[in-house]
Amino acid sequence: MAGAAGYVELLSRCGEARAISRIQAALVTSGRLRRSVELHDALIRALSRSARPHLAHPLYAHLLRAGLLPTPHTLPSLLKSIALSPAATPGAAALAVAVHAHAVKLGLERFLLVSNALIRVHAGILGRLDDGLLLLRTASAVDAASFNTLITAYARAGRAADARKLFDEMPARSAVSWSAMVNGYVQAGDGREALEMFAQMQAEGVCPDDTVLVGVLAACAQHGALEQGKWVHGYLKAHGTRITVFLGTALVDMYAKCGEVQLAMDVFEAMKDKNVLAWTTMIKGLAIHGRGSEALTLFSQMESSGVRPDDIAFIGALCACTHAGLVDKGRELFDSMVRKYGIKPKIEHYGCMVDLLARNGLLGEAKEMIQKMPMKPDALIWGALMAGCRFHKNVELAEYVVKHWILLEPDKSGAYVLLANIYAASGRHNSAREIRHLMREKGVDKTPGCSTVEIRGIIHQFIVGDLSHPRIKDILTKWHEIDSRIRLQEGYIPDKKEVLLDIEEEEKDDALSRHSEKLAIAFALIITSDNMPIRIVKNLRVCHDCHHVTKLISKVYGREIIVRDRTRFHLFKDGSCSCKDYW
DNA sequence: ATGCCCTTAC
Repeated sequence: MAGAAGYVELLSRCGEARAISRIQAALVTSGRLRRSVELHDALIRALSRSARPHLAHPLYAHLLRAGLLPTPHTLPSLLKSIALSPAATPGAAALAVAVHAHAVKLGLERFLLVSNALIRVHAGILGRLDDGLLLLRTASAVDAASFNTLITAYARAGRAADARKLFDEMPARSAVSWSAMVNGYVQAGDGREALEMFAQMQAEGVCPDDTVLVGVLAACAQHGALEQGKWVHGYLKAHGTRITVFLGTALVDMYAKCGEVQLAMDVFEAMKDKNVLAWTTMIKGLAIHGRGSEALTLFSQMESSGVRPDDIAFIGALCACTHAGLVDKGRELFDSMVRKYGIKPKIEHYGCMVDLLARNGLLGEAKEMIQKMPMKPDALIWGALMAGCRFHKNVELAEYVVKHWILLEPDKSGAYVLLANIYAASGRHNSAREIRHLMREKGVDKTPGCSTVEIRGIIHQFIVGDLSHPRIKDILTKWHEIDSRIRLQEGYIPDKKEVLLDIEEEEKDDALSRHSEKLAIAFALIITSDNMPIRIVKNLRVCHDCHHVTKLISKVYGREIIVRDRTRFHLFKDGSCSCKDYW
C-alpha cells in the first residue's frame, strides 16, 4: 500500500471521477482519510477538475467531522468544485455560504487563491454580484480570471455598464477579457457597442480568439451587419481556422439573420459536426425567410441523421410553420413532440401554437388553447393572440385579451398600442383616442420605430420622426421625389388607417413618411447609386403602408430592398415581397 | 476565465 504522499501524487494525475471515487473508498476503508488534511485536499482538488465536481462537496463535511482544519489549499479547490457544479446541485449554494463564513473565521478570505475562488462563487452560483465585487475590491491581490468572471456575471445579469466599469479598471486585459465584454454587450442586446468594443480590441493589437469572434458574429447577426460578418468569415478563412461547431453555428446564424440564407446554407452544409443547435439555427434561418417547408424538410433530416430534437428545436420548427402558414403541420409537430420524444410542451411552445393559430385566423381555437394549457398565460401569449386580433380585425376578442394582458404588464405600452391600432383600423377613432389619453395618464410610451441601414460598412440609424440627421434636408427632398414617382407611376395612396395621431390629413401623410424605414430607404437611395441591394434592419414590425411603399420603390427604382423586421425577412423585388404579404 | 439555437407586441 502506497503512503499518503503516493496517494496525493496519484490523485493529482487522476482526472476520472469514478477512479477518484474508488481511491476515496479505499482511503475511507483503511481509515487513512480521517487522519489527513492533505488527502482531503488532494481528493477535493482531483474531483473539482473532474467531470463530476459536485462529488467533492461531502468531503468538506467529512473533514470537519474528523476534527481537521481546512488549509488555504482546501478552500479554493472546494469553492472551484462548487462553482463548477451543475446548477441544480442540492445544497451547493448553502455550502458556498458556509465555506465563505468559515474562510472569514479562519482569516483566509483575503488569500489570493481563496478570494479569487470566493469571487467566482459569488458571481456564479450565488448570484451575489455586488458581494463578489466587494471581495474583489478588498482582496489583497486579484487575478485576471476573477475580473473576467465578474465581468461576465454582470453582463449576463444585463448590467453591461457595471461590467464595463470593471473592464476599464482591469490592470491587464487579455483576449478573454475583451471576449467577456463583447459577449456581454451581445447578451445585453447591444450589438452596436459589441462591434465598437471589437474595433477597439483590434486597435490595441489584441489577437482575437474563437470566442470573441463568435461574439462578434452574434453582434453582426443582431445588427444585420452583413459586411462586418463577412469580414469575420474572411478572417477565419485567411487564418485557416477550423470551423468549430460554435463558429459554424454563429456563421450560419449571422448569414441567415443578415438575409443571406444561401450563404448560411453553404456554411451549414460544410459543417462536419452538426449538433442540435446547428440544425436549429439553420431551421430557424429558413423559417424567417418564409421557407417553411424547406425548414421542415431539414427538421426531418435532422431526425434521420440521429440528432435528437430538443425543446428549442421544436420552437424553431413551429416557428417555420407560423411563417409559412402551415397550421396542420404545426399541430402534428406539437403532438409528436410529446408522443415521439416525451418533451413536455413549455409555455414557449404554447406561444408558438397560439401565434400559428391566431395568425391564420383560427382565433377561437387559439383562445381555447390558452384556456386549456396547464400554465398561466404570460404577456407573450396574450401578445400573440392580440397580433392575430389585429391581423383579422377582431375588436371584441382584442378587448378581452387586453384586459388580461394589462394586468401582467401594467407599465408597458404594447397592449395599449395594439388595441389603439385595432380601433383605428376598424374606424373607431374615438376609442383609439381614449386609449391614447389613458396611455398619457399612465405615462407609458410607445417604443419608437428605429431602422438601420449598413452602407459600405457603416451603420446609419434612423428613428421615427427624428429630423436631426445631418442630411435630413436631402432625405426629405428625396422622399418627396419618391412619393411623387410612386403616386404617378403606381397610383400610390398613403394608407392612413393605422395612424393614430389627432392631426390633420396632410400631417398624417408627413407622420407616415417619417417612419424610420422610409427615412432609411430614402437615405440609401441618395448615397448609393449602383444597383446594390438596400438592407434595412428594423426594431419593430413593418406597417402596412411601409410594406406597400417598399414594394413600389423596388419596382420603380429597380432595386432589391431587404428588410429585416423584428421577427422575419422581407425581400422586395419588382414590386412584390417574398413574404407574399403574409406577416 | 470567455463563446452557438429559443414564442408576442411596441
